[in-house]
Amino acid sequence: MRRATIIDIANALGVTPSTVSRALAGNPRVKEGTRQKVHEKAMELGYQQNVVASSLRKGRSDTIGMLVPRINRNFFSHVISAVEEVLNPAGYNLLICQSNERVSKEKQAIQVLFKNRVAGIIMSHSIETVDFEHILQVTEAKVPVVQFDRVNSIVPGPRVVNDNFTGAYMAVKHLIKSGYTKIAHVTGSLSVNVYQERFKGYQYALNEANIPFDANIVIEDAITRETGFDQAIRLLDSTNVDAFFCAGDFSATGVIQAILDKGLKVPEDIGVVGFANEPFAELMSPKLTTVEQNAYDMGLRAANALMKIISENNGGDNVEEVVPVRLLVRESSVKSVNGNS
Amino acid sequence: MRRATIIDIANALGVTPSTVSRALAGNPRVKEGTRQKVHEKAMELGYQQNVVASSLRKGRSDTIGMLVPRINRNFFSHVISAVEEVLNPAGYNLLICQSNERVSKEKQAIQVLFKNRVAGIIMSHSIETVDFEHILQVTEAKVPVVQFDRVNSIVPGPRVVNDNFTGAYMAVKHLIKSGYTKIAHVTGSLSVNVYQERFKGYQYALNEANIPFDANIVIEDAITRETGFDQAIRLLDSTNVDAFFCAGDFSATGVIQAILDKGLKVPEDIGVVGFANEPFAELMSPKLTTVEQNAYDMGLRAANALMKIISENNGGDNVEEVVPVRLLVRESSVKSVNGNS
DNA sequence: TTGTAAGCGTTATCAA
DNA sequence: TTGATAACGCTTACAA
Repeated sequence: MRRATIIDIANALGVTPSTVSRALAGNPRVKEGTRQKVHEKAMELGYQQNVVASSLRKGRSDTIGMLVPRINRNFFSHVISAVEEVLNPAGYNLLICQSNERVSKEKQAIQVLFKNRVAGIIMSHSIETVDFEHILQVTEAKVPVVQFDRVNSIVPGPRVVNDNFTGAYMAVKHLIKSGYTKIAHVTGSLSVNVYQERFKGYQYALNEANIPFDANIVIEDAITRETGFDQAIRLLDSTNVDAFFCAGDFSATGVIQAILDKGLKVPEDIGVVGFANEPFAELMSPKLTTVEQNAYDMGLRAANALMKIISENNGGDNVEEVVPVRLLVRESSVKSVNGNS
Repeated sequence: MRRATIIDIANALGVTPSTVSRALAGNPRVKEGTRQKVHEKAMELGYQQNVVASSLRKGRSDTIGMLVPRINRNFFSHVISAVEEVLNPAGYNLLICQSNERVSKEKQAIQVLFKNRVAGIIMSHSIETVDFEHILQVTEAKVPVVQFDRVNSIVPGPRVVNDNFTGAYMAVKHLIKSGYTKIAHVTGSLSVNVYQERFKGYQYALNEANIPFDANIVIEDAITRETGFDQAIRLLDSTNVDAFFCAGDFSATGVIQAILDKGLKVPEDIGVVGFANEPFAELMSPKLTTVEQNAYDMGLRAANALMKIISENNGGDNVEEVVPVRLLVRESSVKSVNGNS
């Protein structure tokens, strides 16, 4: 059965499509009785607006593009939920894309969103992204872009970031306080703001404690369980590190596995702190000390920033909001367990 | 700057929009030289097709709707990734929605997808969904729907399900073999096919081993860590259960927490088996025995089923594909550890 | 309060 | 091989 259009409703009622359109849109310039009849008939015919036609005519759509590296990362899926919670009540839907951490897929996804004429884009870059030309093309076409977490100031528009520096600083300071002195740093690409900031926090904490910085125990490009494992094995074989500050929880699990495989104990021999507070962090044994990011808050802020741009119809300020993080001290980083309460 | 259209390209080249459209679409009925020039000019002007207009004109869109209870469930996010891997190369994009396990949100999402004129829908129902009228409206309008995991045969079209029965049967049989005899079952709503099948598998295994079925130790509507915890506390207080077969890993973590809180040990005193193999299952201590679902395979099958319907332009058969599952025996269910290899 | 008519950007049909 | 034209379903000046 062909789908009902406003023309069908108009014909059935002996009015014109314009009237039906107005009635359905809640335009006050239509008689109450007419509006009633239109709605009844629409219901009867199972009419559902064709938003494709509507978007084309209006020159704008109610779809917002959301582009994240991976939807199955706890952090990102929570940001998405928060964004939905702001956008859905405002009448917007999300077209969600993943880059799978590949810049090529990120470019493709941006194109898809652009071609679909999304009203705006909320995004976090892939870990490979160092060039932002593909994003600039979008902002130049007046599509507002809000960046979160993995951001770059080259792209105009608001940015919402975690307080990565402070999070890392607190984590490393905590390790030092716990008695560890030779602290390795396992992180991602240092060309990404997120890892750069964590690296700076790490360095700052070491410096503050007069612990000399050693570039040999800083491992870049290791954010998965597997790479974390491999690199930890290597470091444990070749150096005398006694702690790991990992820029992610996944690599932290690999690191812990490596430590255990070497016959060492966490936290007694080696301390470990992660970053992100993935759901498994508190289920592990030992429970993983990590830095909690407020994904929900971040999603709300990013979505609100976009809504503001759209309603005010300007490009949006080039501001960066910083969302505070929290160090969750659990078992993997506390050497001396004094009694069990 | 206004976005370039095919008219801009046509004007710049002194040809008509039709020619440009054909050239861009790869229509062979256009001279090679013209095609060249069109592509060059398109590139120069930064032309990106307006798929909104294209969809309206063609009467179909290249967007597929994907509706899942929660994108941050490991299982669902992997299904999504697999679906993307089939659909993207075929030129389709995903409009992803979550129901958050609420039937009201599921209905809303279905409307959104319908209004956006998606070419098809791949979905898994919310746990609350018992009435399928909102889906039938969609299938009646000839929008193909492929259900996966949480499915119902009332809805016409292909279904892809896990072999929940066998998974549950293997899990419970394994518990029995490990020496447990009073096995509780912590599950979701029994009106959902997934939990119904697991319940049947549980009953079958008990029956096979001549263990009397006891309805008092079957707990419905407990799939979160919190409810799993609460119900386990209750059962441990009021019964003499010595094992739990949980229909999900999240509830299993709550159950284990409850057992430990009671001063009992897993697996020595109480055995626990989960379902789903969430990533934390192998990171927990004790490592959780669970049933692995092949989310990836399921996603591929669902996506291929939809592609088949679309290309063949029929409604799709009312068939159910069953994807095999695998019992992963780890630590939480094996009483007698005889030596460490 | 309602109708008329034009147009959003594309594609498909028919004709040249 | 290309052009002219209409149409997809809707919204919105403008007119009545």
